[in-house]
Amino acid sequence: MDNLPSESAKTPEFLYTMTIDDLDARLIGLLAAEPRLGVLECSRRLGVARGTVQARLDRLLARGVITGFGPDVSPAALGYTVTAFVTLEIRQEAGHDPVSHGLARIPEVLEVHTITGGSDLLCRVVARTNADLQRVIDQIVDVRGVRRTSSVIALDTPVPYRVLPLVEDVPRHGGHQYVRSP
Amino acid sequence: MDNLPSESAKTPEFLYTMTIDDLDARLIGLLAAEPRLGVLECSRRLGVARGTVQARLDRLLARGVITGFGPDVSPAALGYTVTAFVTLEIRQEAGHDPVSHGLARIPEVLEVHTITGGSDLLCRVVARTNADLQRVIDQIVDVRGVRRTSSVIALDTPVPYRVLPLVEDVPRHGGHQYVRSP
DNA sequence: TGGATCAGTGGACAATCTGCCCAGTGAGTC
DNA sequence: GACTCACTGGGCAGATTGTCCACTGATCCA
Repeated sequence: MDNLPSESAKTPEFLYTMTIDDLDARLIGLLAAEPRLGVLECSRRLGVARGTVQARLDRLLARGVITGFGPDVSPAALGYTVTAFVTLEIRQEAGHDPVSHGLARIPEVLEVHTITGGSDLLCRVVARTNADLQRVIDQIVDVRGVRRTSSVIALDTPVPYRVLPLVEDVPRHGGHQYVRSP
Repeated sequence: MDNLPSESAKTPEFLYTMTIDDLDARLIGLLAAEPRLGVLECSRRLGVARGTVQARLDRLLARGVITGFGPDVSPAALGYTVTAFVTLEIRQEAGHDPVSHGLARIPEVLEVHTITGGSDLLCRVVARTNADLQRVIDQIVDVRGVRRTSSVIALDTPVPYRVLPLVEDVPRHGGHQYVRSP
């Protein structure tokens, strides 16, 4: 039994887990705009039945499109006003894992990616001041397996992290699907 | 019962807007773990009165520590499985602003920072495939004022974006405050 | 020292929302 | 044509919310 009926009719198989329609997008947009809204209120605003909204939400959560409603905490409001991106070179013998592990133990390290290119890891860190950033970087360098680091400081953030434009784009263009005409 | 006796006593003026105490941290942690929890349930779990939780939440929101409860959308679940970091060099004459503006119009650009170092801007972008990434980068290059770009692809994300460790760290160490003994 | 201020408690209220159930309709599938 | 599925509109009991209140302790200040 396939639980995605008429939708799967129009939607190519390989996309069906990763596509949302206009109503989904509007729902996400609405929740993004007024996060503490209840299901009932959403249904009113969207002009659909409550059950529909409830079902849509459940599905979005089940599919992993919406991963949660965690409180968005601003590091800046906690005094961590300095953001920096630190790229690391590591000793390859050790592998990425132990290093990532070590980095994860530093609270100021908010995010770690392994990357292509000249470096091995890219992480986003915050600190209270530039001087404090030095302390954090020192901690990073102290992680076993880290050979050297290179940092750039984020001076400003003209576009803060956002996903909405993407969400609104998907149902319209099917997320630009897979290349049709190269 | 003195739950939070000396808070304002010990906390230096300049920090009080950016400091949270243990209860705040536990509240944020709780909400992060089970986002859809109500105020009442939180108060039960934390062992405090409902009014207290309500007041704390209001204050955290008012101070901007918690900026919202937006639904966390996973670009990957929408089919955008490729993440890349693109650094841009821009034509200085134009200034950052118009470029940021242009970038903001591209849905796949999730985040833009102005940075120190050899480049001018750093942005996080997503795409559906590596080929699709090329399309996005082309759009970026097309933005007026962009001179050249350089991209690295995120292969893996051993530490996804998180703030909790930071939140839990603040009340314990006062966020390492301002440098005491240099 | 006394008064003011503030955070927290415990209780109460009406209004609202939630989770869950149901039967019916229309659209698309096999 | 039979079937499946999303959606609708409704109903229900139970829980939660927003908002009051009076009272307690602790801190701050003149």
